[in-house]
Amino acid sequence: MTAATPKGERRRQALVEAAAGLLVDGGFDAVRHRAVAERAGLPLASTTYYFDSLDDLVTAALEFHGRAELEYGKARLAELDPEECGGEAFIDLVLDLLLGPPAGDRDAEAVLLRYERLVATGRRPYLRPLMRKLSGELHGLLLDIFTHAGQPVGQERVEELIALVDGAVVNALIEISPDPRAAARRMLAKAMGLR
Amino acid sequence: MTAATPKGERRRQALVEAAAGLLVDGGFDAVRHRAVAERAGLPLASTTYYFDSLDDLVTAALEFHGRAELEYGKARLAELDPEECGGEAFIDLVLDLLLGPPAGDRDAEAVLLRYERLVATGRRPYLRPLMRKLSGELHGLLLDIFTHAGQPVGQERVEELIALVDGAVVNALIEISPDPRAAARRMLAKAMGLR
DNA sequence: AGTAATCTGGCACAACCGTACCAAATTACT
DNA sequence: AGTAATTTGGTACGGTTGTGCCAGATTACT
Repeated sequence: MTAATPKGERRRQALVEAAAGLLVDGGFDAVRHRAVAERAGLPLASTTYYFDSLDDLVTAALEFHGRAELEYGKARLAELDPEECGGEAFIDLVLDLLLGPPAGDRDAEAVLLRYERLVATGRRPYLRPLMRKLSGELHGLLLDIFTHAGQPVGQERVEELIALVDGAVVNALIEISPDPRAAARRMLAKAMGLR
Repeated sequence: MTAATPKGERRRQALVEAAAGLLVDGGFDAVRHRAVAERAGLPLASTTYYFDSLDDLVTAALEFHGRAELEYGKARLAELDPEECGGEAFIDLVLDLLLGPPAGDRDAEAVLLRYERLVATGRRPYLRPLMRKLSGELHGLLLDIFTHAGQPVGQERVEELIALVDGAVVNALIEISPDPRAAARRMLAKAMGLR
């Protein structure tokens, strides 16, 4: 169900943002009708009024979050300085696009969410189209960035580097004190011939 | 709680195997007290009698499944013929160790579970020690296998190849008709200089 | 044989969950 | 202004969850 009135649209959006926040803080399982309503300061029934099902709500939250991240990536591309694109800084940029901006001491948690999204897609086929779209746009963005940085690469190479990062992250998650970003950085630096 | 009587030990084991089966069929969320009891043909309360909590039960199931897979890997190593270890067959062997033996039309589902386990570790710190142990043994097994195959590699290279496979799998899960094993095979073949 | 430890299994509880319902309030439209 | 569409929010229902409880059956031990 979509909203038909301005105020209704605002309410709907508040629910989406609340759901996205819960998604970030606690993963998919944290996105429940009651939790979303409470976080948005709205009654429980508003969630079922604006969204046909919980899956609908989850989908909207994921799309909101994904779009925001893509916007972040595009902004980073726009302010890219081709001069300083050879070294560590460039690797950090790629990592920021793939793992999101560093989140300090909550970084492992933030990174985890991203991979929960990926894996959860396996059990939630209804998320696949959206995930495919977001993932495709991210790949394109990375291609652009490599090109802008004077290191043009092919589609295959990008997919290889992404796989390397993703694999490093996933394997880092089982460490006692996981630092997936550092693990990914190590892999990426080696693969790109640095150090 | 551990069993103190032979029959009790058998019952406990039946619960573990039932839980492991549910884990394979439906992922972590499918492992519930009632489901496990029903699958084992035992009353609900037996699950709380032999396991202090659901987490305990899940841990035992994961350990059982992990051990079985490691045994499978060791068997494959034992029957390894160093003569035919250069080509496609060797790649399939490595994939079998990392993704489990091919499961036909249920392969994507089976592979998915393995990565749910990895990612779920992030949200379930109590699984980390076990996962680390299993993962470590798997790494060691792979090192042995590369050595036996006349392609000795270092720890770093193994970790790189594993990351490549894991990343390929994770990214394949969002396809409309996911075939993570094929995607991983492609990556691995390229990285090992085949084709 | 008899006492103690272990095990069994039926049941109940409180806390969630997704979602349906519906009368009242608000807003849009003619 | 008045009718219709939309939105609101309180409530309730049926289901599932983890887990506690406990009288009785079974098993181990002296």
